[in-house]
Amino acid sequence: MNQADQAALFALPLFAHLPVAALERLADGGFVHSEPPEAVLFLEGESARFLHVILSGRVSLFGSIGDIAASGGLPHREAIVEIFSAGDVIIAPAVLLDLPYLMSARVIETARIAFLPADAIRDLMREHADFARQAAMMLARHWRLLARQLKDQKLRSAPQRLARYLITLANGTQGEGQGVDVELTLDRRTLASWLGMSPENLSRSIAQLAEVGVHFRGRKVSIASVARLHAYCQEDDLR
Amino acid sequence: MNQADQAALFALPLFAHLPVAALERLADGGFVHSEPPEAVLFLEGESARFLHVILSGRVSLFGSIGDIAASGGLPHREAIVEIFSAGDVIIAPAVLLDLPYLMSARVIETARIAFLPADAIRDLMREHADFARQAAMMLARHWRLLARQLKDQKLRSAPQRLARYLITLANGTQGEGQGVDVELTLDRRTLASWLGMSPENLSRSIAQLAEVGVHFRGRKVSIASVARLHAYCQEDDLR
DNA sequence: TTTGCGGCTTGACGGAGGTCAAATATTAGT
DNA sequence: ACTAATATTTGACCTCCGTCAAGCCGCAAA
Repeated sequence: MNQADQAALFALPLFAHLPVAALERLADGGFVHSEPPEAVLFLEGESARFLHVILSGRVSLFGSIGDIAASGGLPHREAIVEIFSAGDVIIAPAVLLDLPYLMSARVIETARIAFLPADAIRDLMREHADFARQAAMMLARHWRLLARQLKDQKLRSAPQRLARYLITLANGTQGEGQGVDVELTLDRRTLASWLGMSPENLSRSIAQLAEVGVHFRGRKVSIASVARLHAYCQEDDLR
Repeated sequence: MNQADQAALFALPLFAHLPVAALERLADGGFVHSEPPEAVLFLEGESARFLHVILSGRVSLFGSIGDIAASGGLPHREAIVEIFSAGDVIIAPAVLLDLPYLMSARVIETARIAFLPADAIRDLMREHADFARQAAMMLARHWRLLARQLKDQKLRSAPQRLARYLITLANGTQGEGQGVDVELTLDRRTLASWLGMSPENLSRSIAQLAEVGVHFRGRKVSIASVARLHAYCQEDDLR
C-alpha cells in the first residue's frame, strides 16, 4: 500500500484518530487494488473477508434474484440497493457481525479500493474506542439512507421517487432563489435500478416531471422550483 | 424508574457492561411509561429527545405522505418500515446523530417503554467504549434488516415478499423434516403495511400461496415445505 | 459521409396490484 | 345467544408500471 493511498485512507473519519501503530499494522495487513467497471468485489452469500474502502470511483451494492453467476442462465434480475463512492466503506455490517453478505457488489466506475482484512477491523473495534464510536456514527448514517429509501419505495410512485432524488441533488447546491440546475452522475440504467424502476419507466417519469417544471437535457437537469418538487412528492393521489 | 424496569433495561446487551455508576445516572435521568395502542411516541421531523427502549409490547416505525396530524385531512397514506418489540431500541441513529426523525413511531400493542434522555446516551457513547461497540453491533444488525427489506421490495412480487416473511418465521422454529407450522403475530392490516402492500392484496397473496403448499387458518399458517417456499421466492417470472 | 453500436426514448400491450364497494367472518358487548 | 362493531375476504374496475419491439440519437470507427 503506497504513501498516497495510506494518506487518503487514514484521513477518513473512521480512521482519523487511531494511533500510528494501529494504522501501520492495518496498512501492512491490507492492500489497494484498482478495479475496472463491471468487476465484482463479492457475491451475496460469501463471507466477509475484507472491509472495502473506496478511495476513488464508484461501486454498486445490488441484490439479485434467480441464478446469477450460476447455470449461465439469463432469467436473472437485479436491483441496486445502494451506491458508494470515494470515502465510503463497504460493507461494515457484514464485517463487524462476521456474517455472509446479503448482497453483491460491482464496480460501476473504475475504482481504487483498499482491502482491509476483516479480522483486523474486528480487532480495531475491540481495542480502539474511537474506532467503535466512528463506526457507530457511520452505521447510523447508513441506516438513515436505507430507511429513507425504504419509505420512498413503499409509499411513493416512480415519478415521485425520481423527484425525491432530484431534491437531494439540489440540496447539495447552493439555492439561487428559485431555480436550480443539477447534473446527474449516473447513467439512466443505473439510476433506474437504484430508484427501483425499469429504464423505460424512468424515461416516462422524466417526461412526467416536465409538468412540475423539471427539464432534462442529457445529464443536465433544470429545476424551476425545488419547493414545487417538494409539494409534488407529498401528493397522495398521483395525478 | 422501578427495580424491575431497571433490571430488564440493564440486562440488554447494549447496557450490560456499563459500570454501575453510569447505569444509576441513566436510571435517574430517564423514566418508564406504559403506552396504549395507537399512542404516538414521536413524529417524523421532530428532534430526538429520547432513546426509547421497549421493555414489552410492540411499536411500529412508519413513514407517511400527505398531511398526517396536520389539517385533519384524510388523504394521508402511511407505510410501516419496521416493527420493534421487547429489547429493541428506537431510534438510535436519530439520537446518536442528533438529527430529526425520518419517521414516526406508534404503539401497536400496549408497550412499556423506557425514555432515556438523548444527551445522556450521547454521553455514554463518548465515555464508554463498550457502549459504543454494542451500539455499532446493534446498528449493523438493523442495517441488515433494512437492506433485506429493500432488496425484497425492489425485486420481489407481493406473494414472494409474503413467502419471505413466512420463511423467517419458520426459521425461528425447529424444522420437523418437511412441514412447519407458524403463527402470525400481526393483524392483516399491519402485516400488509409492513410488507408494502394493501390489505386486499395481502389476502390475494395468501390465497396465491396455497399453490405452493401454504395454508392459512386465521393466524395459524401451515407450510408444507420451506424448501418449496424458498424456491418460489427465487422465481423470476412470478408464478 | 456512412456504417455500426450502445444508450435512451416511445409506443403498444398486459399484468400486478391499488381502490372502492359489497359480502362474509370475527370479535366484543349486552 | 343476539347484536353491533370491526376485521378480513371477494369482486369489479382501473392505473401504474414492466415487458417487448421499434425507433431515435449520439458517437466512434472506417
